Amino acid sequence: MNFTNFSKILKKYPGTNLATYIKTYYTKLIEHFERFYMLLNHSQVQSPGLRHLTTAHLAQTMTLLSMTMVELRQKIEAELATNPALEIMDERRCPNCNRVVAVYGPCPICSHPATPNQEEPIVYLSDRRDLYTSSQGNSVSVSDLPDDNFIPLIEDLPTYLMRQIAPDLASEDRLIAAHILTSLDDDGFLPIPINEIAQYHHVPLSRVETVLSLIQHAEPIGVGAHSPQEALLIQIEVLAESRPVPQLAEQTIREEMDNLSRRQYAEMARHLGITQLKAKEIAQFISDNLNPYPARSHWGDIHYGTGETPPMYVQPDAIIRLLDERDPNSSLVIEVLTPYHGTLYINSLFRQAIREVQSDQKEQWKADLEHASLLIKCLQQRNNTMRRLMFTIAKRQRVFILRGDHYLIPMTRASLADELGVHESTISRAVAGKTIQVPNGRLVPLGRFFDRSLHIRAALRQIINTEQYPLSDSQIMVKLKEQGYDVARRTIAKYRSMEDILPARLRHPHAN
DNA sequence: CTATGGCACGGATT
DNA sequence: AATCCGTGCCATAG
Repeated sequence: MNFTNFSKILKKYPGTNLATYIKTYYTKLIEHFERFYMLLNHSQVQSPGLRHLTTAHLAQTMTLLSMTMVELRQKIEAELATNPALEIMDERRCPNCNRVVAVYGPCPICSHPATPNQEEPIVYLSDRRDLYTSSQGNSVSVSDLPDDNFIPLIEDLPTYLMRQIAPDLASEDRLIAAHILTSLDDDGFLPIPINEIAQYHHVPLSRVETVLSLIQHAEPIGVGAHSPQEALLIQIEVLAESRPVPQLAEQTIREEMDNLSRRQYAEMARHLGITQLKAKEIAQFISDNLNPYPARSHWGDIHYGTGETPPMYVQPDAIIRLLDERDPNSSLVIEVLTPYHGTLYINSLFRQAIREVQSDQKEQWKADLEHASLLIKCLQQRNNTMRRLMFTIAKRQRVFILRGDHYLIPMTRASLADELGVHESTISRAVAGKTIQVPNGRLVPLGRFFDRSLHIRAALRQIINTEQYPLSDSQIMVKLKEQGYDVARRTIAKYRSMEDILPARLRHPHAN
């Protein structure tokens, strides 16, 4: 189907039945352009004709693609403020059938996305409305929502936590929660005893405990603990609900915290009555899956400014979860986040009014209208590219997403571009400066998926963490060869320094 | 003599 | 065209 051909035919055969037929068909197409466009986008086929529709279109899509969530939101806010043709509506549409649906996830009308299949991740756009949903799954009525259409993308820790726990919080407990949240230190720990808070508010200790427990189980899990140890215990309790954890892990944290943080594995092993190797494995598990300073890096320790500015938490661009958290074989669910609620539209009143407007202003109105529809199209294009990108990445790197660094399959932006049928620079832009959240709660920069050596470095870390005595680089080289990683000795030295691992000679002051 | 880090080169990637 | 990355060579430290 080609637009330019239609107009050629029209010119050549004016007045023929064929031409009138085409003309009506053509205008109909234009009327339904947005829907048509979506369908084209949705099918895996590329549509070069549309992509090159206008250079402005292409350029703007590229710009939107390389924007971070924060920039994108600023852009849309600015457009909404200045362009009367543009309107944001608090409703969501199924990306497949384009009908307004109540919830994201499978569409109740066309049941898109189709029945989950382990190999095919489910991808959908999300405006993160479920942040306002309580953990019991009770939706909060719309009146409880901030009337702003924009989601806070950067906020400080107390606000971030308050927003999460608000639905589960009895209103008379709000003050207590606020007291706790504002008392948190920079690492997210609660430096004051809870009976102090109970006394201050004249309430029984148990009520403060309930509120605190709510906070501790919110993201990042473990904030509001009194110590790194307590934070780890909370995390492991939560983790154990969804997947198996090593038997002694909890006991290790409870009893051997000192040795754990000082990496005194020999000591640790003796106390627990296990081999040193086993002790190292447990320590490895803990460092891979838990975080003693939950406020620092769970959400990415992106500090804005230096010095005294409090740490801020930035939302990832996409969140990946398992469809069924208990079943590691279930399919991945990817929410590609948008920085605003609802859908952008051309204001229908504006569209009607434009016919009646005075001629001298008409040009301006028309320009606004075109500008707005261009923005909407470009935004759809951007979201679509992001969706397809995340789909492909998640499909290829499923094991990495679930199990961590060891399992990264090296890939290049170029190969991905080839598979998606887009230009390499498109991928580069889409990847730059974006992060996603993987099921264990870590933030992963999208660029890491294109790290050529991450998996080898993970293997290197493991070798060194479980070594019986300090191994030299050459010895490590042999071990890596056994695992199928063929790298030069010099390269191992480089990886070591990348991972901040000291040279063998300086590693253990007194090896056993 | 061995282990490791600095420099630089060339090929791949963006 | 610019940048990144793995690797070889060589100097140096132990």
